[in-house]
Amino acid sequence: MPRAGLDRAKVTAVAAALLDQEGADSLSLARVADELGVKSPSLYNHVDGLDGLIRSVALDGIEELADVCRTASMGRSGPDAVRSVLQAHREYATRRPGVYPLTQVARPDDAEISEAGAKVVEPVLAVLASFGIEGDDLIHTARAVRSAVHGFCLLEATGGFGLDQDPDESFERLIELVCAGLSKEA
Amino acid sequence: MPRAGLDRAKVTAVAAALLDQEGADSLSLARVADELGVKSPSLYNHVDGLDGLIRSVALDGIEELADVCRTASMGRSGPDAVRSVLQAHREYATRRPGVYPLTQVARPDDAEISEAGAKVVEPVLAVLASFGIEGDDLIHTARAVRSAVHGFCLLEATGGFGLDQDPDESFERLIELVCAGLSKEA
DNA sequence: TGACAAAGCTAAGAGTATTAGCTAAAAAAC
DNA sequence: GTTTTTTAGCTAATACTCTTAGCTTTGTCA
Repeated sequence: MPRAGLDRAKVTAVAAALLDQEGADSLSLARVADELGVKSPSLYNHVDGLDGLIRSVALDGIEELADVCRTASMGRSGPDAVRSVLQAHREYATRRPGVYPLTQVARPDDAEISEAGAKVVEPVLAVLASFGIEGDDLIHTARAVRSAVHGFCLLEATGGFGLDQDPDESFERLIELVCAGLSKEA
Repeated sequence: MPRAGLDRAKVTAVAAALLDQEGADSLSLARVADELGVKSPSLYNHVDGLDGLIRSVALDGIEELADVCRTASMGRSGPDAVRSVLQAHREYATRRPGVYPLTQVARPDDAEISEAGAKVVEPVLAVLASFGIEGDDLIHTARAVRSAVHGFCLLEATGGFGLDQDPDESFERLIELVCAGLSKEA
């Protein structure tokens, strides 16, 4: 009975990879355990059941997304910053198509998730502030911008853009639309 | 052994109501059957398993959403039409929070679903055309606008707007942002 | 070296979807 | 109105899922 040497990070990583490669329907404890050469009850030593596993994948994803967006916003302002943050956001979503949707569902009663989620919003707030937007305007406008980029990423991931026009060009148009709206507001 | 008098429409309606009231995790054939006073294998006489049931809910939802948006666009143009269609879209999403997400996942190999999905996009295309946008621009801009409203509806439905600012005001801001971008493009 | 904590196991229970085959009810045909 | 046929709903069974309980062995720490 040799030991597999698992921990929460490894289990979570395998689950995330499975999500990205085969979609949400393919995620199961049985499948993850199999991938790790272990029986599914053993996973309970590292993760709190299927729900706990999904939460763990979500948390890691949120933290990585926040990191990516924060980095993209550094040293930039105005339309240049908008483009950079939005592109970084989309790049993450396409790189991790299975994990990404989990990063955008709020869990108000989960402090750790909420805190990490706030860090995703911070770069957006900073960028909008560089347009001179503040107060309640800042919140409302941030919601609008987040909606736009999130909606795009999801529609792209689920094949919502049926036609064969280049999605890159569409995203460029989205950035321009957002920037036009922001400069008019500011 | 009295007969329950089910048909596809009734089964689908119960499933949709269950989705709206208790969320996606609560949907199961067992639960729907119970709600209808029937055993779950009986549902196979009306619906092609769980996948078929979900598809049926999605199709009905897409058709209703298309209807709502088409009606909202009638006899309007410009920013007035944008507001009307986007509000109608959001109103549907909040009225049917469980069904709505299903209306936005593409199934390229399902002709009936694809055809119905195209009818949802039509009003958006018509509205954008009233701004003088056409050709490839029309496609790219429609994707951007759809992304914005879809993202907003999903974030709102999943509690993504943590703070207590009024979502109505945020949506108003989104409409203004879209209109500003459109008038600049046109 | 000995005690203990923890990782993995097997076994079992409750829940799911699904198929096969039966029975009775409704509809259709005569 | 009677007979035939179709079909709606049933039971039984299979194969999966997550999850808990309890055991065994491994690895660690005193």
